[in-house]
Amino acid sequence: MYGASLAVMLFLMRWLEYRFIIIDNSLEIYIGAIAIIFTSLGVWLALKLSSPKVKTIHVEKEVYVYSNEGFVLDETILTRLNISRRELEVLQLMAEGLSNQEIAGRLFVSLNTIKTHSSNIFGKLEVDRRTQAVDKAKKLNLIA
Amino acid sequence: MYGASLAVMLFLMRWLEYRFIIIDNSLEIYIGAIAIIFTSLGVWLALKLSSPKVKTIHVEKEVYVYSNEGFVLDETILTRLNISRRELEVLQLMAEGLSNQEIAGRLFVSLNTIKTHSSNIFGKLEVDRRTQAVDKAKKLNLIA
DNA sequence: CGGGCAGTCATACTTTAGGGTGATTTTGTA
DNA sequence: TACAAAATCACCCTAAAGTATGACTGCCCG
Repeated sequence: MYGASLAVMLFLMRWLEYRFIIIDNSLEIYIGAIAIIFTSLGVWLALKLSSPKVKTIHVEKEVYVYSNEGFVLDETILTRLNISRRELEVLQLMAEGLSNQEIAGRLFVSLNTIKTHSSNIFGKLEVDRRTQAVDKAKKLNLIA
Repeated sequence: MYGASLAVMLFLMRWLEYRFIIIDNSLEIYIGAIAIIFTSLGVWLALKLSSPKVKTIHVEKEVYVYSNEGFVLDETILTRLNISRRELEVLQLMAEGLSNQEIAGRLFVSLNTIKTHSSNIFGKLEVDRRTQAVDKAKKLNLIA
């Protein structure tokens, strides 16, 4: 393709040169033609050979993680807040909506024990109610 | 800028023409120079004036959304369970751990009103406690 | 081996939540 | 406009939750 174009170009130049010899004083026309042709060549070359700008668009595909999937306990915060294993258990059951009585039954301990645990949990999480505790614990990655 | 370039170009051409007259048989050199200059001009013009080629590459990037981000309310379930807007509001505040008294203050209504709403919510969600309501509402995509 | 911690339990008390019932007012819509 | 749903509020009562305090028991660790 390029070779053919160059051949045509050379032929044109020869032809123009010939015209220049025949018709005197047409040097300006000849130069003008050359200028136009090579300007065109330049434009064509530039458009053809210039490397395209690569624009990379990152399309964010949202992957919904439904809390429990891929959940990992943040042991760091657990130790920092000084929350014990038992307290975490109570917290988990709390998050499931169980009452203190139900939690007591589930863990085979008395209601009072769960109440004590609850109070300790609220103190450590710096909250006042179980609903706040659950909310905060989820945000801190303590429970799923 | 363009004007100055053209002036320089014309001057060069004149000079080359003069050289052509002095040194005989240098027409080829003259033509060659013209060709090179105008090819360059063409390239320059093309690069300068053409709209930049943009090759767009779409890359899908998985973004993990942790439940609340990118949350969309499931209106279907909302209507199916016949839960009103106001009840949803109460539910949302409940999920933040607010007490009925605090919710009442936030919504500028009485405590009794919130109690009524709460009861209705529990009935519609088929639960007995606020903690369960929050848990279920989150699973049903009613709240973030 | 004794102190500290986690876990357990209790009692007493206050606060909040929840159930039931009834009633009034807004509001959207046929 | 008239009707139904939604929203509002009240009262009474019970259940659950939360606070405070004290006590007992294993268990680990310096």
